[in-house]
Amino acid sequence: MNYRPGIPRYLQIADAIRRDLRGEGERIASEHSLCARFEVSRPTIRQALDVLVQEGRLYRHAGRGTFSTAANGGDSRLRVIGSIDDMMALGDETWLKLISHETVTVPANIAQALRLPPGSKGTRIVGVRHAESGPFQHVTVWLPSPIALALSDEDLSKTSLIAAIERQSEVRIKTLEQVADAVLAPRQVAELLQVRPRSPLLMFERTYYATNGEPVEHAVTYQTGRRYPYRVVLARAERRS
Amino acid sequence: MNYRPGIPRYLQIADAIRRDLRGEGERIASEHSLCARFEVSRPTIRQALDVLVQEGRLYRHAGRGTFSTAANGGDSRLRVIGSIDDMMALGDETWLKLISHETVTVPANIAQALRLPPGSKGTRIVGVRHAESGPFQHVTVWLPSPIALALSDEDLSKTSLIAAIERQSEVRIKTLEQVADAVLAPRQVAELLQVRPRSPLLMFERTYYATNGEPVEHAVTYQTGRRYPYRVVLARAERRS
DNA sequence: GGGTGCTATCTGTCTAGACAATTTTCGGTC
DNA sequence: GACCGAAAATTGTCTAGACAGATAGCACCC
Repeated sequence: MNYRPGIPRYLQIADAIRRDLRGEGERIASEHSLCARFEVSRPTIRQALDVLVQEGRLYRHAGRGTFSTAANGGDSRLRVIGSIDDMMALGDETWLKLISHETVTVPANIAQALRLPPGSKGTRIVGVRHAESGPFQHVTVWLPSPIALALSDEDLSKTSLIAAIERQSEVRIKTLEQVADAVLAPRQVAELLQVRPRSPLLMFERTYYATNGEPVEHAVTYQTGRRYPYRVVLARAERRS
Repeated sequence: MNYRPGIPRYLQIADAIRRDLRGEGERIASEHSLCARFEVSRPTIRQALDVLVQEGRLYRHAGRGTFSTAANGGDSRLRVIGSIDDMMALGDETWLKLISHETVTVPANIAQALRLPPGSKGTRIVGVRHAESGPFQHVTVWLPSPIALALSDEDLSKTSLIAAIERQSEVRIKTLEQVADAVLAPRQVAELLQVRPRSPLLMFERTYYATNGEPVEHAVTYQTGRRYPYRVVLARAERRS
């Protein structure tokens, strides 16, 4: 092992081990043998393993060994972790293919969610979100007109919509309310997502609220669970003893 | 400092420091002086501080010192309002009708999620959760044997399983990892949920983890989105400077 | 054959330092 | 007074072990 100067050894070791991770649940070499292989002391090896345990790629079991987790399977970048920012970070690895973008009269149930008077005009954006592996999400977004005015088509395809709204206006998103359901793919949606018609899809209805409590965006998405696993990690509010 | 035996010193030190944390941005004592105060070596102090940095309560600045953050409750990386507890609160208005409860060999994929050696025995509980409006969730729970031993059938039907585990043992649930998908109802599940076979159902695979990071429970649920809407509210974590 | 206890292996915790890198402080120089 | 450099303080990285606790495998005894 040739260590590059200027970079801590434990990070270089962590990188090397991360690269070698293969299947899930497999036992990796013991700390003692890693010491020999990388020619460092055990605390340094442990520091390197700590990095990977922290990333969720490894877990340890006293007396048994250290094992790899499932998080190594190629798609680990494509996972959603339960905070709004992580959902927004989707925009980094995916892009939206715009299908339509127009001003229309908002249907009653959407108007209610956005707290608009019945019969109001609003902006409806329809698109398909793609990842490397292909299209995985059909999304219909409804925006009140004031919000929509600040946005360009470029904003929509290149970044996440929420990020664009925050960049172009003073509005800051604070909470997100989401209702989930399972539905059979409508014909047109199935076509765009390249799945068979009437195959089961996850459907999410999300409403985003600003700091002041005003609804900012309402979105209905259809997505496949297989192609892009919808994964959430929730942490419990901590109670102090 | 009197150390209680059986509990690692670095955790006891972390607890002591956490208790003393006051305002935000304040500099805490240097590692060297903490060594003197707690009568341990510096690596041990650093291990204790690592815990608090990991929790988001402290941050370090080489050459300047270690400072407290604003996070007075919870892990600021993943903040989700009420999700786990909301899910647990299901137990208040619903009840589980037990279908089976037996000790079996754990299938490979479940063993992996629970980090059990392949071929281990575990407890499988199958049931249907009912609300006033009827059955809405088919659940298959897998528990490692040590956890399962502490539970009675009464615990299972009257309350939420998580609440029962926390009441009957020292284990405390900290995080929940959930993967969602949409599937067509298997025949037997459809019967129990009183829906047509092959109608679309939400499927969740959840793994619950204890405070120490060990998996405690793995559950696979099928549920209808209509009869009992699956609703989540996410709040954004404050960003640290 | 089946349990029982020993032993080897492995991770968990901890010691007592060393040197490096970064930042602040302070004194000296111009 | 302004600037610069040295020194001090602080965290970052790393060594070379020690002992404890947990687990699995194996030989042994009944």
